[in-house]
Amino acid sequence: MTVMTLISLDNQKNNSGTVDVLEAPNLTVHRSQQDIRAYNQQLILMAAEEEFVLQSYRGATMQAIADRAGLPKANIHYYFKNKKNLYKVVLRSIIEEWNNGLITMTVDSDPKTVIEKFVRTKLKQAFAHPNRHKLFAVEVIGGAPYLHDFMSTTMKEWALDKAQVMKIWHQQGKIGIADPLQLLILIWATTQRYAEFETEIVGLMQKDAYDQQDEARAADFLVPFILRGCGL
Amino acid sequence: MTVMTLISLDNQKNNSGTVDVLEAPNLTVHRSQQDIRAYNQQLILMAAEEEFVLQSYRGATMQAIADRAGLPKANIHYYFKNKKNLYKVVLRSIIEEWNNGLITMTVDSDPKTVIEKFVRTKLKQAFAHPNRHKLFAVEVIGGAPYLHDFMSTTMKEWALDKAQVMKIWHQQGKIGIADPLQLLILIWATTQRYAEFETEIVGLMQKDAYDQQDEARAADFLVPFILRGCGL
DNA sequence: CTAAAACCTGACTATATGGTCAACTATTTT
DNA sequence: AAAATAGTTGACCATATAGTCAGGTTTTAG
Repeated sequence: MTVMTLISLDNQKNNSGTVDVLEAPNLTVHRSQQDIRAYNQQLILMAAEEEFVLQSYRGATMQAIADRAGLPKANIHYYFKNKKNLYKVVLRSIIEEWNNGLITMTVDSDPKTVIEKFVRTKLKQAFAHPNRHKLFAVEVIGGAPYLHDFMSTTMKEWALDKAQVMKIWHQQGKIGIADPLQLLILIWATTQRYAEFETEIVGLMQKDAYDQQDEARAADFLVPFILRGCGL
Repeated sequence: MTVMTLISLDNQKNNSGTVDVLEAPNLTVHRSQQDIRAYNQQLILMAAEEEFVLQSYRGATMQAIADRAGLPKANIHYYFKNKKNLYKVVLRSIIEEWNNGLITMTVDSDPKTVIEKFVRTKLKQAFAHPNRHKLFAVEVIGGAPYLHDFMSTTMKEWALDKAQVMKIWHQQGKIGIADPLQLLILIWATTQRYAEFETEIVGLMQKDAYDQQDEARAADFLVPFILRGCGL
């Protein structure tokens, strides 16, 4: 939750217990319906993401999501037909982000440059959206019931394509990795870990949350380590 | 599920629908109560582990666990007072296994030997008990509500102690890693990944399940990669 | 062989939760 | 300004599920 100021609406007839309402960008008394829609949906999605991560699909209740969003439960159903649908929409944002992390990698690319960029991009995403990575992880661990389609098409094609490129790099003697799939797995594992295991890592670092430099620290360790591992 | 033969009990008065009962080690008509206890508890724990991984705590129902174990639901409650308790017992087996993976590492140890052994031990565990690793991961991702104590005491002490040893190695010029905590995180991430993301990895490998050689393949990739990363 | 203890289980209950809806208020359109 | 459309919400319902329990059967101890 990052938003908003507390203001009270000019609404004498408000018969509910609460008069004060959490407000967002648009601060006029009359909010356009477009703004309301966009704002409330955003509010709900953020709350849902948090609850789904914390409690997992079944454990997250519509009531808890509503409470976190500061809206009545029925309102959640108004915007997102049902729980399953809400969950799917949340998952969609994960896939979108995944697509943003795609790097271009061809046989002619410089391995060192590409791998470094890949690691840094993934790290940046991990620190920027830990919850999404957690949710993705829980989903995969549980057998990926909702992501199966994405994983067995888009993602798989991308991974196998990149593995093919790296295999050729290896044949050309540009890289010391014979089994590129294992390298992909390693890079995903090491970068995403900082998001997924935030609780554990932060605890080991003797603090309550990542600070501004932790992403850089991770990068400073990971990038040279992985390049060395690749013989670069 | 790995167990058992199908036999029928000498029990004329059996008034339930099923007469055949899944049987284990003890194959006499009269089973000692000790055997019954041990066997049923084992049966339930295996079923619970599976369900908790697949459905997460809230999603796993006592009925589903009972069905998977082939026992009536009330029987689950007979052996494990309630769901929370059953879950805790399952988690305990995870901690036990974690303790088994502890390697000894002192300032006088040979870094190369120790690190290789550590990686291989963790990999072996990951492939031997993927479900336990998945459960552990889901727990940590969700904020480790039940493992918090373990993580902030036993585990933390162990990790910080080992990090201290590696720091001294670094000062002695024996290892090219200045921030050992990051190395620990990396080793955990890369080894456990094969268990946690089984679904994804198996899919990328174009098969339905790991085969006998996959653990070796992972080790053949990871061990030299990590040693190279450490400058060893 | 009998009494006690352990094990088994169908039937039941209380509660939590996803989802609905009708009546309302606020905004937009004409 | 009034009709139409969109947003809001308390109250309600059906169902799923954790947990209970009484009365049974089987095993063990004496």
